[in-house]
Amino acid sequence: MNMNEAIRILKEKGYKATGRRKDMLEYFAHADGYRTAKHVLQHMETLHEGISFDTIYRNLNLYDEVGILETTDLDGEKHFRMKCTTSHHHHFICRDCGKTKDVDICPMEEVAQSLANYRIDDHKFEIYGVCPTCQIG
Amino acid sequence: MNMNEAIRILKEKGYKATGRRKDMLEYFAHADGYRTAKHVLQHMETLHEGISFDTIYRNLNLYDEVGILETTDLDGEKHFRMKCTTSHHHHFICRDCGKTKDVDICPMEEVAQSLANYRIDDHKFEIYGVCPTCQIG
DNA sequence: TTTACAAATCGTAATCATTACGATATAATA
DNA sequence: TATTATATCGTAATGATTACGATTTGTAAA
Repeated sequence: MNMNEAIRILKEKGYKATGRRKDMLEYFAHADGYRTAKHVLQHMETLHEGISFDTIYRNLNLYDEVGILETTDLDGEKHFRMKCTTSHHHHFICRDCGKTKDVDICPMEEVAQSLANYRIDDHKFEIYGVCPTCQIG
Repeated sequence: MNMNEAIRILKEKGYKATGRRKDMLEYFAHADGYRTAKHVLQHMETLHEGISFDTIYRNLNLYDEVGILETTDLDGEKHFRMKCTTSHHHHFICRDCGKTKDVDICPMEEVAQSLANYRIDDHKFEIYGVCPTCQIG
């Protein structure tokens, strides 16, 4: 998802596109991977001195609710990234830089068949490791 | 894994098999699914009045380190279960009761091929929903 | 069985991520 | 530009987890 798409969603749902919100979106638009609240805060502090924790967390949760961001629990911390709007897929996640690589393989159809009578609401398939770039450094 | 196996591992690594530790292991041996530190504490308080948070968390982390328990981040909280020692598989996890059902399908071989040059350390494949038993209640 | 000591536990405080809230400021629009 | 609902600030509260000095307890050797 890009900036314009995200701002459109916000306005569509009656939320204001404030300067801080746009800056947060811009951060994620360029991140290309998962980021924590702390990452976002550190970046936002360089743009808006004295910005509140509340603003960061409130907006992260808002973005998650309206489908602008997607989230995953990693090392006891929530991580956020721009929502993928292309076809269903999963991610390799680099433990060093948080960047992701798409993984198109997903066995959920087969799995669902083996879980008759179970109500399936969601699933997570994540691969963890170190990306080629971080292996060099 | 069963009690005896777990106790064997503890002693093998030079840790003491105390009464509290055995009771924690017994709890997990009968749990058949994921449990949080709070669950464990609530159970242990019925057996040992005034048991410390420290004891619960220290031992949970110890069990994780030595491979007696496996752990997953869920809803911002660590969840623990007895380590599966049978062949490689994944889990359906019931959001209500925490119990799991084995899922034997895993596409990691294929996935690894599509990630040449990426160092793969680990992966997680979890299916979330409600088990047949909890759907009735 | 007793002794000795490393390891385990207790009691409690500290830390870290996250959420909450009243007061104030601001974006949207009329 | 005036209005008003929404967003933000400043800060306190919460909840999970970790930390640590003092005390107790398994374990194994004497």
